[in-house]
Amino acid sequence: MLELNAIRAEPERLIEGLKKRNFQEEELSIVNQIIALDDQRKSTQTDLDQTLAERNRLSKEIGDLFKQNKREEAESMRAQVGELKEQASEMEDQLKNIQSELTELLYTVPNIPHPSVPSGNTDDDNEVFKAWSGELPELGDDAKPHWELAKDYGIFDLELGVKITGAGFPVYRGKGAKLQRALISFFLDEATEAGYDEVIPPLLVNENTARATGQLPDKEGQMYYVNEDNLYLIPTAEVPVTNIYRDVILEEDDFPIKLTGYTPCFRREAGSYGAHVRGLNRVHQFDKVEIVRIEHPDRSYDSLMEMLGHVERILEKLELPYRILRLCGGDLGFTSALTFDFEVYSAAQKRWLEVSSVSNFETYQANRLKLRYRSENGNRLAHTLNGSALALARIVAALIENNQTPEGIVIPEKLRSYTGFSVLS
RNA sequence: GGAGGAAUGGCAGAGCUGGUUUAAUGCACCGGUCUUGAAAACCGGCGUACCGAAAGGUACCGGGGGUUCGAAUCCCUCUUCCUCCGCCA
Repeated sequence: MLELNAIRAEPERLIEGLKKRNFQEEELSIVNQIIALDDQRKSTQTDLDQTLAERNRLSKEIGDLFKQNKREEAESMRAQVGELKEQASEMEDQLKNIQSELTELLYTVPNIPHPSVPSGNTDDDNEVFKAWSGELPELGDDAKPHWELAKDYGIFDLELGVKITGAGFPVYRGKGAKLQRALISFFLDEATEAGYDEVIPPLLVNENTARATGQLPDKEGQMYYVNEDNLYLIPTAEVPVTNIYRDVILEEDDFPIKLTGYTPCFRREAGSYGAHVRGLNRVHQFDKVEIVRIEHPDRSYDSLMEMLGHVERILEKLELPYRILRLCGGDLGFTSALTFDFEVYSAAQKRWLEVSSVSNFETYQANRLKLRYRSENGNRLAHTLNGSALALARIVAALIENNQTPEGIVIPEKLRSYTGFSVLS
């Protein structure tokens, strides 16, 4: 969530940001509501502190009187303190109410978009930041979409997944499973070479963790929930990995912190069915290698560009046509200030598939995480960033469609040492 | 799953028969003196959040609640860790 002090310092900046996210005029009053409520918080806090200070002072006196055996004087002061106590507990309740109301309001405020974020409502309004400069592969009319190829070559089986679990849980088999494992290793090695430390995090997280990175309360319905233990299945490694740094105060020379992690990701994707989600285009469980960075605020946007370069290199090694989009205000994630999406061209489906999303959250997550660093001007919030590098399922979809030949699916050069075969047949 | 013990500031570790503790002491860390330099020694500093221009105040001793004029200290509850037993890769 946004910092109160930042909202107070530049309310116009927040209002401009909300407009870019297509907030209606009447919804903008939330900014003034927050500031007014915070004023209330401050004055209540001050009153309470003064009352408690008085109570502490009197209590100390009573203690002294008891020691001097002046019982009667002590007794009369007791009554006084009793009154203060009542006042204090009233103020405490009031403060609690104000605070929870304030937090609730703050939870409804999204991050302020970066100045470069274009305005717009839908993904049609996203800006093409980097277009594909080469030619798009033409496969001809007998080209098969990946779900048909999967059947021909036994790469994955969605019907089998239905039997075991339900729709959207693919079972990868044989060389398909091997390809999956090869891609994971390849992505992890790329990240490690680029200086990211590998972690294997838990796949289930508690409420505090999900709240700190912003999945709760915003995306509650997106996560699978284990009721008996009050745990959530992770929708991305971002959640457990970023939370490694919850409640941490860093030194300035700890930056940059670079982490990578492979995890399966679980997403309910409730209500999304139809032709455009066929095959691996949208599934409930998929594998992903994530990169996470924690940065000094002055350097976070340089970091973001570096992460873009990292993803580009991987896609180039995989020989996949890709383009980069800068998300518009309407498409931008709730917690993000600036997001670039990577799309690869899936030549049989003749459409672009999103395979990576690279974002700078600035201090939005750090505020909930209480992730700070010591600076000369006191402790300040760090910036958090993350990106997929990469999400597997759709990469596999594009890879097998684009590389289909009558002899089988040709594995890109750079991947062959990982798969152990050059043609999937 | 059963029984017992524990949880204190970056770490170690007192306090736990309630009132000079707004948490001793040591180590680590930062600044200074000394030194050609370093070490040692000595001096000083050294948690987080909120309110306040500042002085200062308030809260926090695993989380929540309670008793009391007053709680790190007493009571209840939850969580986590350790030891033993059981079960099981």
